Amino acid sequence: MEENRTLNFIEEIIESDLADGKCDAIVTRFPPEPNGYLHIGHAKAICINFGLRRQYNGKCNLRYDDTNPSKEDVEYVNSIKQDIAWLGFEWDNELYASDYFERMYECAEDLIRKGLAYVCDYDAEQIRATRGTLTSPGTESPWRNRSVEENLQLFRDMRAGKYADGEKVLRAKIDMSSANINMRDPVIYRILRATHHRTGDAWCIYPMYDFAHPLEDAFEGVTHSICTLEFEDHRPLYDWVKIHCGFGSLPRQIEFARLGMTRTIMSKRYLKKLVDEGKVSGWSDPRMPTLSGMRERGYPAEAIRNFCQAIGVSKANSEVDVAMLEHFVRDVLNRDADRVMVVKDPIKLIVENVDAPETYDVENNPNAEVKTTRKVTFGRELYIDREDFAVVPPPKYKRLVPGGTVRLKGSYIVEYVSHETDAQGNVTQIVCRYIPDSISGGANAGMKVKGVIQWVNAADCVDLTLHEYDYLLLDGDGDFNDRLTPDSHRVFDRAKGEAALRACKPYDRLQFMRMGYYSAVGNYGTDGKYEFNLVTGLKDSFGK
RNA sequence: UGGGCUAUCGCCAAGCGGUAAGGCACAGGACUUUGACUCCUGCAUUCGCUGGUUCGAAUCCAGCUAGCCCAGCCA
Repeated sequence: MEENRTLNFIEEIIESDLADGKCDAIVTRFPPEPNGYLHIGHAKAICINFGLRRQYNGKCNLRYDDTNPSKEDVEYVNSIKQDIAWLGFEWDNELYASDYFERMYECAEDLIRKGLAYVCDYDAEQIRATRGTLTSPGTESPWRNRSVEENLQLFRDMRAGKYADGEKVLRAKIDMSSANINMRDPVIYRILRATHHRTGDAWCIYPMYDFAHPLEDAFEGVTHSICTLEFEDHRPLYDWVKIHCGFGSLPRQIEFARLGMTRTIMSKRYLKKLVDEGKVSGWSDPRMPTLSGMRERGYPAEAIRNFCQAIGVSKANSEVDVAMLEHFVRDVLNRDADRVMVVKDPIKLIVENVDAPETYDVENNPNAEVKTTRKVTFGRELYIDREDFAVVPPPKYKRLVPGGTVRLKGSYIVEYVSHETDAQGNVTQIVCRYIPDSISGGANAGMKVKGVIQWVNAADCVDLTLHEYDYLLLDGDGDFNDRLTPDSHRVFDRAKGEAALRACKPYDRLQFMRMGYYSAVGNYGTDGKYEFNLVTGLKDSFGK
């Protein structure tokens, strides 16, 4: 697993901190706000943080950054937990920012006592108006120099609910003329009457991210707080809070470029809109780029982990080709998925010299570490796919033709005898003879044949329905393509499959040979309902 | 026009002064009881641009250029 590779820039920082004795062991954290489901972009952050934990024998906490009750919900915390576990990672502690509300409040009072924070009576408009612009400094609030005693009283009154939402805020007293807008006396507490999914109505003031996050990290002993690039400008504020609240050089914030992927919607806001407007069945719709959606589609967690490993970590904004993700999905499916023969558009093939059906074992997956087999019956009446027989073969055709021979995959070689057509000229039935002893290991097994085709035994095949879900994709103009609507799921023709499918359980993945990888959906019993979702676009890789 | 960050093959990405790893994609070929897989082979005389330092620069310096982020009582 861990081959020789150079360290990425985060690992370099960590190793240097370890070497300098800044910490004995590392502690990281994955801090999602529970306001939506995790998507493939989050997988990158998860793999980095939990990967580091494993690599350096450290710790990694799962911490919900639940400081804004108006957007959060327990549904999301549950899905987040489930998705991380599914991805194959375990956290050392499951924590909530809301667990620290009291401690954070104390830190805020402490800042007030140090003359580093003040209650400001400006409303949101006034704060914006006096913040200045990107190129001009802001102006100081008239409330900036209230006494410590007055600030303390006011802040306690804010907590006690004496003021209406938005009437007052607590601001850090830093520098209204800083070139970094985040340092222009940022708001660190606001009054917000909303029921919190964990603390209920215990609080009516909530800390802002910039104040809460460094404290959460510090309280937990996080050493390396890894986040995305857009927080680079916040690092001075992160450090300001950390230092003035009495913490040392760690936690240290490190930023990396978030994952962008071609033709894939990564905006939580947009995904939520699709869910809310009913464009998809939910956050776990198989077309969604969420982790639960991918799970539903049959993407193996291992493939997502391998993908995250392969894309690396850097600070350069980039957009990874979605083909790379699909490669890693195929990579594990090729290793793990059992092979099954499927006939999409059946034509009857009569093997005229068969006297009695013959049943034998065939191998499920040539790539499996542990070989398994299934029973297949070769009878007098079979089905083959219409595509696998051509009266007038195109160039380089490798299947059955009049006068030709072909190998029936895993079974005998057959030679063409005759075929019938209907009034329109469509082939309705083919007659052939099998070559005795041409099955694997037999005396005639070495015969040169045109090619190998799939088949199923007419007497014991089953029907199945195949859904081809398109991954939620954007077209070249950035608009959704029309394959987005729920009823655009393509249902293949009723197909003939093998009895082996009967053993299939939900989420089992199979490779329907020459079609692609499919994932079982629903529950299977004796009701004869067999449904599969296409896992990737691999179908196309099977050539003409 | 302020501040922060980034620029190496179509897409990711190594490289940290000694003469451009790897993966994806793509193109040939071999193999094949899946036209899959696998396996070979090819794919940046060049590192955003221009100068400079050096015996030697993608790597150091200077100046440009381009892109991304920041003016929520969101995270």
